[in-house]
Amino acid sequence: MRQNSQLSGVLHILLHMAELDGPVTSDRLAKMMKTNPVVIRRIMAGLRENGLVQSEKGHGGGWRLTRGLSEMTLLDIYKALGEPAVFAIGNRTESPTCLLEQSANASINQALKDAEDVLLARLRAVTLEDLKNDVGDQVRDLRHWNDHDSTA
Amino acid sequence: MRQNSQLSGVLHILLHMAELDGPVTSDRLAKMMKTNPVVIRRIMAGLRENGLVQSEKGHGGGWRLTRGLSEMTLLDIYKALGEPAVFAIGNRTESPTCLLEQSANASINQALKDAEDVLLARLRAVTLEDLKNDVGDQVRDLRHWNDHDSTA
DNA sequence: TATCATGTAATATCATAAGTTACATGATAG
DNA sequence: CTATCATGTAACTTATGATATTACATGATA
Repeated sequence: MRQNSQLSGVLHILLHMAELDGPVTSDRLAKMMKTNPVVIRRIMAGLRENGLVQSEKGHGGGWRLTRGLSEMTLLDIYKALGEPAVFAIGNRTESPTCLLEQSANASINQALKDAEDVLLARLRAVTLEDLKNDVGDQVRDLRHWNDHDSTA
Repeated sequence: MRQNSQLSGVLHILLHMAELDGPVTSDRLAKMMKTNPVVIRRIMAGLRENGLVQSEKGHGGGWRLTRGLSEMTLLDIYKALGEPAVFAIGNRTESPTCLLEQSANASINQALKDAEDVLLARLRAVTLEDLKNDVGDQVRDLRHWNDHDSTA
């Protein structure tokens, strides 16, 4: 099954935007993401409607974050993307008349809902600031590992 | 995103098989499921490899359950299907060199893993027998609802 | 030995995400 | 003013994977 990687892609975009001064053009982001500027605009349009970014036309225009990284959770971004389907698993029939199939679907749906609740709770608990800080941790971990390795 | 509905379909198939005496042909199952017999065989082949069903060729042949409904959990069936991808959400790049993207992916993956653990735990807790019994509950609920409705 | 059923490879169909093209709208520099 | 730059967006193309179909092989039974 094909996977939707918009969330992963958008996080990447936003973290890079936060590192740059001033607005960033769709062309520049597209090069960073190795994709087409129109794809960037489509994604960013959703974020703009949810107030996470703003856009400016003309010379010196582009995209800009409207809040600090610590004020954007992964859940905010997921919602801004239109809450794309979480699961690759679904029901064969939407409203089956067969009672057995209804029962099977109900059970699957309950399990999926419980899992989705956990997922959204996790996304709500992480901000973009956390992700940025994690990079520092990773670098530190790496250095520690290297130190350990070279002294062993 | 397109959804994989094999789990839902297979539960439906197995519950019907348990209701019928003797082996059931792929053709008959295909008609029940409004699909093609080859699709049924493909799915059932996976279940057979995991010992959940057995097949017999020739006259009077077909598919048969190898255990009682109470000895088959939804997790057993999920595994027999080859543990298909649970999530429609994925990473944009498998092994990104960008540290920011690594951090974003790591966080998403952790959230997905937590959710997957919950999902599998739920699937492990439900047997086909439970699903069959749930049908009774639904019928009772419906009757209760109708009683309530008609006496209100 | 004719018929029935599974086994399976090869191919076709269909839905959807992602990518591309083309052109409209609006802002700014000169 | 107008040339340029940037977003806005509709229409179209491409790529991918799930599902469906066809065709034929294998094995069991009446």
